[in-house]
Amino acid sequence: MQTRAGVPMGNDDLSSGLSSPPSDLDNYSDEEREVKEEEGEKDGKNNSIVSRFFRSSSPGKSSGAQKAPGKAIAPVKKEPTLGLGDIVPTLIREKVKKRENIVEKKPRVKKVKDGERVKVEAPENWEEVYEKLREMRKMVEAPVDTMGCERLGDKAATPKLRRFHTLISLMLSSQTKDTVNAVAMKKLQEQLPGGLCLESILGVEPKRLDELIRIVGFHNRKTEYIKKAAVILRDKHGGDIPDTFEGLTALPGVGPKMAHLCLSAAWDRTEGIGVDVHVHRICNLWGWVKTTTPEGTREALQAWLPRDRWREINFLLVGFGQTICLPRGRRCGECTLSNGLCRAAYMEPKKVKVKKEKRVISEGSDEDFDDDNYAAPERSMRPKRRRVKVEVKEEEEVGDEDMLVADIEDVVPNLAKFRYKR
DNA sequence: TTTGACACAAGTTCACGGCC
DNA sequence: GGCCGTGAACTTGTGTCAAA
Repeated sequence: MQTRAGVPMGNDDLSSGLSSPPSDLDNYSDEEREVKEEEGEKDGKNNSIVSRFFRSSSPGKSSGAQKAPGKAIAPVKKEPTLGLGDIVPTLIREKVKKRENIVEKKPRVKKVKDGERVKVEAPENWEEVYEKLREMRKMVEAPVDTMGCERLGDKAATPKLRRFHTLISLMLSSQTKDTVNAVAMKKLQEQLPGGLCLESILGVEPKRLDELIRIVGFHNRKTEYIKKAAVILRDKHGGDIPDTFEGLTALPGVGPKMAHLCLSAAWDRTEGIGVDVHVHRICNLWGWVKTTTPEGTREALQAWLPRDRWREINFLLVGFGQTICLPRGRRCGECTLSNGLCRAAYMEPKKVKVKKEKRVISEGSDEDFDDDNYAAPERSMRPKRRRVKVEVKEEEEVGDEDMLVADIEDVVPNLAKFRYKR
């Protein structure tokens, strides 16, 4: 286990750029609030979990957060800034615990699309798991601790510039390891004329920008997205990055996950959980949620996880997923949850026999596939590719049905689907 | 033991098909 | 025709495993 040699992981150690805890329930959506208020009415008393939760907040205003017109602004209890290293210092933890004593036990209620309601209960042992997860993360240094997107900005830069760095770093980060992302960010900061800033991005030739970020995944598309986003930032946001979820997701190349993380890191606001594959995978592995998509995981998790954990959960689980609960080759021996808190520990080592059979289901001519000599960038202009159906069969026996699904999907995502290949 | 093939990680966009 | 859900495409380094 990789530990930080005798250096206690202080708050700032893990958390620069993610320095503030989530505020209370200031950002509940109208829908959630409506449901929660209805719950109170249904109880025949204004004593629902949520009313009590809301009442627990002291009046205030969220930190500069722009609310969408018409959105109710709930009272906010401004908590002192804390770092993600220790993530919840003792004092805050005590506050959180006090609040949890009020909130826990009763299931929250969440509306689903068809108007029905489903009860979403927090997993019984989630707090125990959570605390152990925190402890493990203090002991293990993960790439996200030192090279996470929010840490790659120039610390000497102005807040506005740092926000821009955060956004660019996030845009580069998808499908790219933190370590690689860090190298690309360094190149941008060192080799762009004037350093990494909006002006330099606007001024640089796409080809040159692409060269600088070539190391990251999907650099061609990211070059395009960054250039387009820079124009939008200049024209519509006064050169700063948007401070709303909608504004961020309106930028090309920025989706829900990045938007939530960016809001947290750049604007110190938490409106949702940033769910990447680590969060999605581990939450399903633990049985915290039972979902098929990261977006589904986000909704399910937000339905029961106290809001003050929304920000750190991403950080905790990403690092945990990078170092211990690896997608392949979980290190259960190093995990303190393996003593009964995690079902993965009781799974047999993966012996998933995957049988593949390829057959052509439609095709163009082989000559069409000479990509080396093919330069047309537009997908629509490309010749029809050979599509080969790859059927994947699972031949392993595992007792628990749920475990089977989780286990296999670890190895073969999209198991039920077929994959196309050239 | 080495080598090569294959699978995976990582998030977003967009084309396409089904349904209303 | 519009909406919605599904899944391919995009890139490149790394890990795993079977075959030589």
